[in-house]
Amino acid sequence: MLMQLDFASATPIYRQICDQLILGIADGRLCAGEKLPTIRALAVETGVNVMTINKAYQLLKQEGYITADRRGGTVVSSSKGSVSSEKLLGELRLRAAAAKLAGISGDNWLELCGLAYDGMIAKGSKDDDV
Amino acid sequence: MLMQLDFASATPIYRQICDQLILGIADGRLCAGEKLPTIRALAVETGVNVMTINKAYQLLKQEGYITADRRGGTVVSSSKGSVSSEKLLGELRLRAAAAKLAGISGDNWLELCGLAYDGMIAKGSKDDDV
Amino acid sequence: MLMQLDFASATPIYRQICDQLILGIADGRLCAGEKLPTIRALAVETGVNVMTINKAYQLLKQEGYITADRRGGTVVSSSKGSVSSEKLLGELRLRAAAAKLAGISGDNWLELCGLAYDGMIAKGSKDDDV
Amino acid sequence: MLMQLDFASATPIYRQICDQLILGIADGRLCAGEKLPTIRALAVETGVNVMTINKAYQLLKQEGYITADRRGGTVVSSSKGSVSSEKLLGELRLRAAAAKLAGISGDNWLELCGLAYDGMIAKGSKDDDV
DNA sequence: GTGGTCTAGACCACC
DNA sequence: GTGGTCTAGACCACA
Repeated sequence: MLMQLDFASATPIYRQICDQLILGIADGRLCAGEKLPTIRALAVETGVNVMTINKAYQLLKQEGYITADRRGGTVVSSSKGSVSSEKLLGELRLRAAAAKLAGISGDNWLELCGLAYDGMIAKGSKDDDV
Repeated sequence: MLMQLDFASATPIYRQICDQLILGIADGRLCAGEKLPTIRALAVETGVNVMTINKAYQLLKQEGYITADRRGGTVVSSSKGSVSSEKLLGELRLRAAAAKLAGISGDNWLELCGLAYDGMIAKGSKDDDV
Repeated sequence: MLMQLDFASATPIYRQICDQLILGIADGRLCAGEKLPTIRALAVETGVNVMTINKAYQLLKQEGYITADRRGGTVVSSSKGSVSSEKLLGELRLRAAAAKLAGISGDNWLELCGLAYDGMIAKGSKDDDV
Repeated sequence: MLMQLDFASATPIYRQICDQLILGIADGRLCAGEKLPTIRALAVETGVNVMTINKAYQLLKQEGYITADRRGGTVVSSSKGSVSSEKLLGELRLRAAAAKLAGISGDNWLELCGLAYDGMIAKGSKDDDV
């Protein structure tokens, strides 16, 4: 699984790494129980400092997406994530407001939302690089 | 319109102000052409530094949500916002992934999205008392 | 409030800082809403790297003991901590077992426990350095 | 006696093994003179590296909880443990502080402490059936 | 001036 | 070899 990082972006690198991994898990490229690259390996692969990768892993662990196995390595957690519907709704409200003010209709909005969710299922079902 | 700021939040204050105003415009509490409070007034009301309010207004102007009135005030813009569908989709994808991993089904996801959008429509329809 | 750190200890420095601050809050030397020293100030005062202090503060924030105020500084949180009775009980069981095997009777054990809890009240009531 | 290990826990595996064995001795599941499983057997049973089990046994020996039997095995020691009241008090103070900040009253605290100790006494008193 | 982020390089505990 | 911890020094976003 390759990682696309934008070093010029305003969102911090560790956050980008988290996001990419969460997306990877959600769309099936990373399966529960699968071993993640070691922080050092990912560090050299991405050209990012070890500490930064470490912070990303730490955050993912804390949010329940991955689990550190003391016998070595880090694996994709099999338990569910911990995002609350309320937090999600709050974030969606902001995007919905921006969408509405940009002239996007309710139907178009829902279409976008469906695409965002289903896009992963589609990817997960084509097992070209799994 | 009162402003609810969370000084302990991870999102910067100026961003919170932007978000609240955008939400206010989207759900009809603020109408096109309506005059916004002066920077100083808002600063006093919220207990926030003038520079911070200024930055928020600057950002909103830049994004096209508000415009400087020639008489010195600031008013809600009547033109459309400028969010691209691509950027929106990218942000939605992250939330959709988190939702999916939290065990939220596709239907529940769309329900949430609809709620986020329609909450405003509903409010927007009762703009007769403004 | 002075900080006593043992650089030779097995428990990491950031954890020692957390512990000392929690003790300080619990026994009243630090009051809710009181401003904590900046991470840099504490860093020079203790001779510890900024990142280490930062990690300690981060952990305390996460556990709900302190709150970062975006307007500058970090303050003692007024809300309650988040330790569960279960976790506490698990930790106590280990100590109770060790105590029992060291020949400490049930009465002596409870005496120790009471001392550990009430010692803070006693300190809090003598306002020599508050 | 089965061993419950949490490979995702922050406490190292060898420490978990120590703790479980100490608990087992304190609450009477393991009696003085009883033979412990061999390092290799325990390693197979728990799926843990032999070196790790070895380290745990080494530590327990050093703390006086178990002793090497001259015939090559390892047995539960009949002598007392070596925890000092001071060390214990220091550890209890931290937990008491956390408990207090979590809103646990002094009475509840002592109740918890009693529960942690008595849970073993109850079990320990039925050592007549060994 | 405050905390947030990142780097390069190092040592150690654990397995 | 793996993650955990620490350091010294730097830049930036925020207020």
